[in-house]
Amino acid sequence: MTGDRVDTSNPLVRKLGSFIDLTPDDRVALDRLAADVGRGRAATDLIREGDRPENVFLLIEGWAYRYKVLSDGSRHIMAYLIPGDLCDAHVFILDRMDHSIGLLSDARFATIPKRAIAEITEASPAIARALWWSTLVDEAMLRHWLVNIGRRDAYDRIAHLFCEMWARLNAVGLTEAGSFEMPVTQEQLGDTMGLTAVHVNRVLQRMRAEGLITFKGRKLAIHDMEEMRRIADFDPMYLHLTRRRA
Amino acid sequence: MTGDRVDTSNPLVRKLGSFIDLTPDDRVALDRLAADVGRGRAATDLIREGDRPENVFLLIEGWAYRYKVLSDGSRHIMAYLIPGDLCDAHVFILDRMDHSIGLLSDARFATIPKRAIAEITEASPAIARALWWSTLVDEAMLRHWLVNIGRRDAYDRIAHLFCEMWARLNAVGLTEAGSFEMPVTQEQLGDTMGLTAVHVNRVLQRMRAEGLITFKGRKLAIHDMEEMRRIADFDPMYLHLTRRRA
DNA sequence: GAGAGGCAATCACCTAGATCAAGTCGGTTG
DNA sequence: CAACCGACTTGATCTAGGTGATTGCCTCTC
Repeated sequence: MTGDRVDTSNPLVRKLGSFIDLTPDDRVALDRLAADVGRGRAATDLIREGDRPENVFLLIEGWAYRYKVLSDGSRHIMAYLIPGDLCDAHVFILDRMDHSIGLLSDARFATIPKRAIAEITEASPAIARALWWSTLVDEAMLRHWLVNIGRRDAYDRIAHLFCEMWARLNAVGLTEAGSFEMPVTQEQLGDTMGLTAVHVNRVLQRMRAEGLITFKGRKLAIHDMEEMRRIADFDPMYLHLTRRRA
Repeated sequence: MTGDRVDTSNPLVRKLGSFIDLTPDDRVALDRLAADVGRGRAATDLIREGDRPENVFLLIEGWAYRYKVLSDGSRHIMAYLIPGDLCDAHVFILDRMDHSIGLLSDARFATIPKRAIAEITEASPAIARALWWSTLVDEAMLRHWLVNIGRRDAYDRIAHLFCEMWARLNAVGLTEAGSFEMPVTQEQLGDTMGLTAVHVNRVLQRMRAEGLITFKGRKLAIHDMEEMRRIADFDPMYLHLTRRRA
């Protein structure tokens, strides 16, 4: 209900197209790949730890998150997935999922059979490469999250997440003037950053008091992006959001 | 000087062969790929942040580590690389390195030009897929590191690293009865786990006192692997060290 | 419109791990 | 052999962030 997309219809085409030049054939193939669209409701799981999934999910609308529940019951969130993201390429190497993917909002997603990926990959080296590169970007993101949790204090850590989410959402047209929907509770934020909800709350209060942000009703507004970037020591290069060679 | 390798000569063949069946042609191509072998000395950098590398390095002997220095001068280690590991596949997507790779010991490595990878990938979908999968394994490892730092206390965290390193080294034949060379200082261990060297020392003391380990002169012995695994909540599945289908 | 449940906001108190400051030990170097 | 250096130890003290508990929304739902 957000109006027709002006760009290339299929978010997978947009994403892979940011790595390589896609031939018309490639585009057609990718369109076919992402044809089977399903829906899911907020607070449900798309895939659960232990599953042996036969499909890869491509998020088209809404937010999802990748998380793991440890044996002591604590939970850690390892990634946020937004429109255009492939949910679980590792289906190929893992027999069983070693983590779960849940929905943070109502969502629409394409269901892509494992086999279809294997086939398209066989047929088009360009697409194979683009998929590989997309995994490399995910890896770079994880490296940055690791450093973020390992070395920054709570305040800077949260600032970094905010910068990253802004940059990623901005790249897919889901921001407006420094603000965006962020359907994440303070508890989930804590589970993402290795903090408690209580402490996340303290940090957010401080950011508010300093006029840095407004965060209300799932909507985050960053009032001083420059300052936020400085705090987080944020350089979006690793996200590879722009085409290297036009 | 460790005697002749009985197995498939080339560690890249062994590694990729753990994902897919390689044809004789593939093997030949991979052998050619890894032909140009260089040496580096401990405590030097193989690649430095900001470089625009034209090559991918394949570690053949020795340990390396992937690290990033933050703007405040603190350092974080994001991965340890051991024989058979590809050092920086992300060369393809990043213009400039966003982190460095240093050597922890004297090392031997093959230098593989970026172009050669592009070509082999074009020619063999199987190799392309294996390279992709190998990246997926690296990603899984990073996810586990993230959870490790995010949710476990210092003791369990270090236990987890020890379990992982044992499993990885064991897979390439570099362990003997629960012990292995681990050329890492306590300070580096701290920079890996988001801890200070002082606290790492205290944890190691405790592990020693409990008879769990011996760690002296760069050599780590784990005396009770069962217990260590339990503490770390360690399941090696994510490392994908064994062939799924023979 | 009365519960009920989820989320945010605070408060009082506590602890894992940081920080700072001395050492010690072992190997290397002139 | 002296003196030096890097890595390891240990102790005393401090603090960022955790714990636990309470209150007060707001928004569903029946």
